[in-house]
Amino acid sequence: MVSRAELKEELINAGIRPSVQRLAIFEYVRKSCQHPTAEVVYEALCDELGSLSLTTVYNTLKLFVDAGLISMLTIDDTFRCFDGNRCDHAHFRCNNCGKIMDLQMKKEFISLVEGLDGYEITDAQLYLKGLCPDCKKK
Amino acid sequence: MVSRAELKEELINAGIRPSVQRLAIFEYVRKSCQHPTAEVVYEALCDELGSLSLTTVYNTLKLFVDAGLISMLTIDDTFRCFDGNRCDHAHFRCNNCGKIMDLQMKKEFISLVEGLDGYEITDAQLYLKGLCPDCKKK
DNA sequence: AACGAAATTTATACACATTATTAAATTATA
DNA sequence: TATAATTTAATAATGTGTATAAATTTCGTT
Repeated sequence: MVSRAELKEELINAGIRPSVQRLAIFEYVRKSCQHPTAEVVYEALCDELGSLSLTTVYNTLKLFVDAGLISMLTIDDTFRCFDGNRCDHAHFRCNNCGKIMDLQMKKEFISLVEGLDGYEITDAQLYLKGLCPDCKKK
Repeated sequence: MVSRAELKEELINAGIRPSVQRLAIFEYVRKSCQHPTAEVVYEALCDELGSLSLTTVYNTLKLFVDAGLISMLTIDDTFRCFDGNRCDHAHFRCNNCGKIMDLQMKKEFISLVEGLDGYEITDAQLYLKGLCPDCKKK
């Protein structure tokens, strides 16, 4: 598990001042395995921080995404959620229960895309949808 | 190029009654290479159809997506767009100019995802982002 | 420690894509 | 032609995310 000090270091290295709010939000997203939305982050940290604005959460998450520290998922078309898992992986969303899950993925997949000469790729997301094992059984 | 009669046939085969509006919307999305939004479809067909409601466009596109006739893209987090191209391909969105482009892709990519036993996959989208060749030059 | 500039956070209001609702129009069927 | 079912349309509502501007905090400098 990553320590708060290491997370702080990581923000500084990215040129981001580690305010109390930013560090708390960064820690929450990095340690969550649930792909939280801004709203979820807000609800989770409101008490801990005493006061917190939803605007701050939105702004901070955007800041982290732009800095490449976390990634934004648009696999569900009705909201954005965020992912602090730095390993390459694909995402699956169940059309029945709505759960979003991580899937391991071999690195070479991007070499299967053709015609990328001249492009600069900064983000790649593979989204799969269908039925998860639990929902398929029923 | 696909004929209107063939498109009509395709709707009927999918159990969808081919109303004037539906056929026009289906034809437009299938023949477009531009990944139109609901708004764009609406603007394009308003004149041709005399009258058309934006609600109808939204409902109809959803109907087509649910029937598997077209696909919905969420590569841009601020709007949905639609894709009538039935071949497997990836999408790229330029962070600078916003353009969304098709990229050819080899079929085997889904075999690079691990741990899919028990899942039923109905949709797969690969989204790449970065700079397109034109914007990279500048 | 105190000051002041710059960065950050907050509250409020706003924008806008999509959906809900419900009534009107069209189409199928008897 | 009458009736029922489906489809379309107009309007209002929802809700996620953003813009704005004021308040607070941070941090280097004296």
